[in-house]
Amino acid sequence: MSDLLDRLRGRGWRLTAQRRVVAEVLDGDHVHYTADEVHAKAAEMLPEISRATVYNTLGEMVSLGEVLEVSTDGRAKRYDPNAHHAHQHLVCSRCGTIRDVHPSGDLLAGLPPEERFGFQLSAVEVTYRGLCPGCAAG
Amino acid sequence: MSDLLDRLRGRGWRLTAQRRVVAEVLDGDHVHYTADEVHAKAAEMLPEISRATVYNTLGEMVSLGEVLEVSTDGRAKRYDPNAHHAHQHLVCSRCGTIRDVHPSGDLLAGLPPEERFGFQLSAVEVTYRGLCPGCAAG
DNA sequence: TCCTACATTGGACTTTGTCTAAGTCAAGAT
DNA sequence: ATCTTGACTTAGACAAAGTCCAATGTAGGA
Repeated sequence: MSDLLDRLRGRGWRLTAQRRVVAEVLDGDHVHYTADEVHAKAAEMLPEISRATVYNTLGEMVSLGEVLEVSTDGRAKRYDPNAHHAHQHLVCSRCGTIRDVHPSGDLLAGLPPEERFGFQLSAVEVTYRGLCPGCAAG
Repeated sequence: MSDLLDRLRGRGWRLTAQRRVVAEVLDGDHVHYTADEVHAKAAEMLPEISRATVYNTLGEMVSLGEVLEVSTDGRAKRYDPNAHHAHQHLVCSRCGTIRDVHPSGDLLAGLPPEERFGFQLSAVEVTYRGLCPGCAAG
């Protein structure tokens, strides 16, 4: 049973078959599916699930902070269930593979005060780009 | 006269009225317009310019490395003419204002070897998020 | 078991971006 | 100066990603 589902249940979420399958799809490490991919995988388990429900459910999970929204390619957003360990992303420039990574040091501290334009910083997102071993070899 | 236009001319680009107005729109600092915003501003100067031409021209400028594509909100891509000074972006979480910023240190070096999964790193994109002075006060 | 507020559905709609066939034009050649 | 031609532009159809809505279904408390 997925951690994600346990956490959602703990928040008093109404548990439906649809939400259950979406939560089950979004389980594991280095998982970064688009909404359509989530819908396709969910539909294997529950064929009648609608796209709107997948979008609704993903949006609620994001609002609750249980899932992260990632957009590394300027196209479809991807959904990352690994919301409880701060991490960044490493993306292959050729094939698009995404890995979760953990940079060292305090990323916010890298922005000097005179470069903050008076903003109150609260978060930082980093996307590393390069060729994965498979694409570099090919 | 825009720097951007000078650089494009230097590359043997065929110079048309449409390309001229797109280049003029994309001039200045902290400029991050969407394609539709570029089209609207270009159409003030050249009313008959088409959306397709704006998309084509922006795409070519990006391919030539004269303009950067930025997607900080998962919605429309934005176009940044400041392609000749490496920089990152600072985005207001409420109003979406974007500023160009220059972090200190080597950003690529922040990713330890054991977190690189065998990738050959080539670039890193950083988005700092927080509240701008206006939104923090409101 | 019954109620009802909340969840789901399908389809229409919006936004953002791409593609194509036909017409137009910048710039080198004459 | 004008001609020629391949590159550029255009309008509109199309596609992908996401939102919205009214009607229907249902989880979970009374």
